[in-house]
Amino acid sequence: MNVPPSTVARLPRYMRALEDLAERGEQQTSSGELAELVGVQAAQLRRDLSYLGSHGVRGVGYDVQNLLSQVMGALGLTHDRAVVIVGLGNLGHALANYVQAYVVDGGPGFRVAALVDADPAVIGTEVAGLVVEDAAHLEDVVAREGATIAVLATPRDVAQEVCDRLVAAGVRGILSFAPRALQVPEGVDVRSVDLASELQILAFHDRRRP
Amino acid sequence: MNVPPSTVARLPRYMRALEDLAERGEQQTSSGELAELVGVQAAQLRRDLSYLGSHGVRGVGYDVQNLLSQVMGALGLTHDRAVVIVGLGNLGHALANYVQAYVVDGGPGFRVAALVDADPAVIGTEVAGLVVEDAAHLEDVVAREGATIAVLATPRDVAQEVCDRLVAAGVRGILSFAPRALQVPEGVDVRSVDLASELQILAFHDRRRP
DNA sequence: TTCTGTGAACACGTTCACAGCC
DNA sequence: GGCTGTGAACGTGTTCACAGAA
Repeated sequence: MNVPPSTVARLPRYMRALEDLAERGEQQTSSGELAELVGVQAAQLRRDLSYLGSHGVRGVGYDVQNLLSQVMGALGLTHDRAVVIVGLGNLGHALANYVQAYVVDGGPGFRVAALVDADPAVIGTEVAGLVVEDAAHLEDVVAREGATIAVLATPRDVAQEVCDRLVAAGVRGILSFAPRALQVPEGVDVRSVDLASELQILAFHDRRRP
Repeated sequence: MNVPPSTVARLPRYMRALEDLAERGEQQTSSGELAELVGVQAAQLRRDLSYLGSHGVRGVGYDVQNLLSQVMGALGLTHDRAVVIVGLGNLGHALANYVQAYVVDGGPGFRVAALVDADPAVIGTEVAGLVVEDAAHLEDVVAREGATIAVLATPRDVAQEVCDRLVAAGVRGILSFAPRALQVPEGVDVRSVDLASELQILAFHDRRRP
């Protein structure tokens, strides 16, 4: 069951749409309806789902709950993963609260296991219900919690170093907000969110304007 | 000069690497060096740059300052665009500060023109050096500032409505943090950052783990 | 019939490999 | 010789269009 990356990237959107349908009490749906909700072509949605196996009924459609289970299973949301958030400046602080409120409490799959920062003024303070720990003990924290996923919200100049330490400690997936290309070994997955880049891409499309 | 979307998405990274080189006093670079810094293949970088026109010298490489100008020009960073930030909850507040500190002050192209929220407790407060305005006047604010780009950090359930109003008021590019597919007319560009999705994608790659 | 699942066609993006120019 | 710019090959992703199951 090999799922192409571009399909994987769409699975969370399908999941969200299915959750919405389930909440509305819908029991059955179709590739057309679901595709419309998500904003993709129906054929693409069917192709994507086919990588997870065949779970629809021809002439009828898909069972919402069953398909939701399939998608969540494919994403590996069957048990909670420990997430460590490193860097609790302005952005990291907000991210910690956001992840706690909208990701952890919004469904299964994740648990904010620990918060880590290097600033003595921040260490020991409470954020999102957790006490911020010292970055000097980063490896211990990752090992203690068995964390495999990290959110990186440190300043740009220490991002690579922190990244290296996270990987060495056993982290396999990093969501980085530092505007910098991170080098990681084979098998480690980095997803990068760069606000300046996003705005610049928007500027490109708007560039004909005065 | 038609630039493919995937190339556009990489231009900000090239720009950042070129800025780093310029800061280090490097005057000349090569596709190999630049590609290594950015984390892409040298051939891809040369192909990408070729869409902007030929600005390198065969056998020598690229002039850092000149190439930087070309890339910035292509991205439309020749003048400042007004950005409106809508929604100043936890995340929006941090984004406003971040954009002000790391995007606006980090280079040309953008100006945080206004902050808008619907919560009476937030309206009138000062964030990132600006006073938060009433969302009831959203259209007036966009028109007054001539804003073409917006950052959307509202709750999920009002995101589409706010999006519609932004577009009607003249916004052409939206950076959304709301976990929802936004419907926009032709010619309007939406880029979506969804933290839950990003973590779920990381979970997928880590799904073989216990 | 209706709607899925999928082979086949197509479009897009990336990489190779080398001609062309310094 | 060295490095760019780019045709051509390749690989990936998307869409078409229809056979097949309920």
